[in-house]
Amino acid sequence: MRKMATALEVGTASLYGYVGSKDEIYDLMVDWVEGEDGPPPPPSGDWRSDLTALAHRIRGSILRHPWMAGVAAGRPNFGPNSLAWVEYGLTALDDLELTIDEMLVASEILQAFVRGFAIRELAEQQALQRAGLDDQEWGRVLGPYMDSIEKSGRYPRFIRVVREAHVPHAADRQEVIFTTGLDYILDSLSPRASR
Amino acid sequence: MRKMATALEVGTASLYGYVGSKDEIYDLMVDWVEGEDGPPPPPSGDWRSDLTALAHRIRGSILRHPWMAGVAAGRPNFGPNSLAWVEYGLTALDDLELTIDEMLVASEILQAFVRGFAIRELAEQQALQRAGLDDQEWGRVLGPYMDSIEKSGRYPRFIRVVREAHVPHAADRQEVIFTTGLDYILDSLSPRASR
DNA sequence: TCCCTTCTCCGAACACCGTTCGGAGTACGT
DNA sequence: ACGTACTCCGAACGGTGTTCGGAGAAGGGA
Repeated sequence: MRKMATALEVGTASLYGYVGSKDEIYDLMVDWVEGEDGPPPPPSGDWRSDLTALAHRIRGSILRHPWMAGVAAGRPNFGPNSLAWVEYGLTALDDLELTIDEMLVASEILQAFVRGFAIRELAEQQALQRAGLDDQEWGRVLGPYMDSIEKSGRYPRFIRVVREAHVPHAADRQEVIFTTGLDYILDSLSPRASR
Repeated sequence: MRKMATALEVGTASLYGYVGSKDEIYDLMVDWVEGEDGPPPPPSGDWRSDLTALAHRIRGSILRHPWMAGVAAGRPNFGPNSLAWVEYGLTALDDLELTIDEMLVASEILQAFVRGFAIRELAEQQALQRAGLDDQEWGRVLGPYMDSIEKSGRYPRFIRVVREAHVPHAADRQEVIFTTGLDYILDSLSPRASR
């Protein structure tokens, strides 16, 4: 609040003439971010690509604005921009001929996955940043600890993942995992259309 | 930190002789919570029910310990209890004959969904609590605003969800949505076993 | 036994936070 | 020119995690 007041060249206490609390500002900020990419485009007619784009957009918003993770996860935001994007998602789901309840559930599930994924992604980035390390150094720091875990003999599958998996070392690993998970969920949505 | 020191009947500053920072304590707390339910049971042989139980367990941990949401989402925890449960999940996935990379991806996706879902669930609970309202009162408070949104004519699908969906009013709605989402993801995992 | 060193413990302070209160100063109506 | 009303915001409140240095106990040597 103090920084914001300084930036606006007013006293800190003056802010409270315009908003009730910091949380209220966050609510406004969230809706502002939702409007950042402009209004939703008209539906393309391909529900799957529309929902994919929507998911990537939400993920992008969280990654661009780290404070979103701790705030947007809160009580649903009913600002105009947020509503516009919810409407966009529901419109895409329309083509699947789900019941209204199924649409709601599908929308919640999609959001839960995207949010959960982006939060982890962000946290990983920040952990590296905090330690001031890049990926490789991080591996080197963890190495000896992993060796000791391996020697313990418990957790053999975990060690296999650490030693043998390619995904963790790929530059686009987050992209791969996100896209795969998204496809899992979308795959499960489509057969329900032809019931 | 002050409260913890008081509870332990030591001075606040003394805590820093045992831990480096509050975050370090959180790391220890997370692993403690992971051990709360005792060690993982032996795999049942039914990967699907094992993974379902695992997901419910993670969700339960977050709901029981609200601070988990803001902490456990952070850098992966490599404490013994956390590792034991990761190993449990990977063991269940073993039956699907996935590649090691596919197993890792599946595990990440499951975690992302569970985390994202539990965080939203928690935030909703806390928003109601903060306002000191129950579900019904909340609906009454929001009512007039919803009416104005309806009159605006935009967001027709959103309004349909608000007016016609049954799920939001069901007592077990969180359970329903969570289970459905989980099934979507698990459904997508199984066909990959018979490749 | 006495003194000096070493180490543990922690009170007090630091820099920060969101929020509240009441007084200073301006603007306006009479 | 005066009195009222209103805006603005400095200063303070109670809170946070963390640091520093001094008080006091413990241990060792003479």
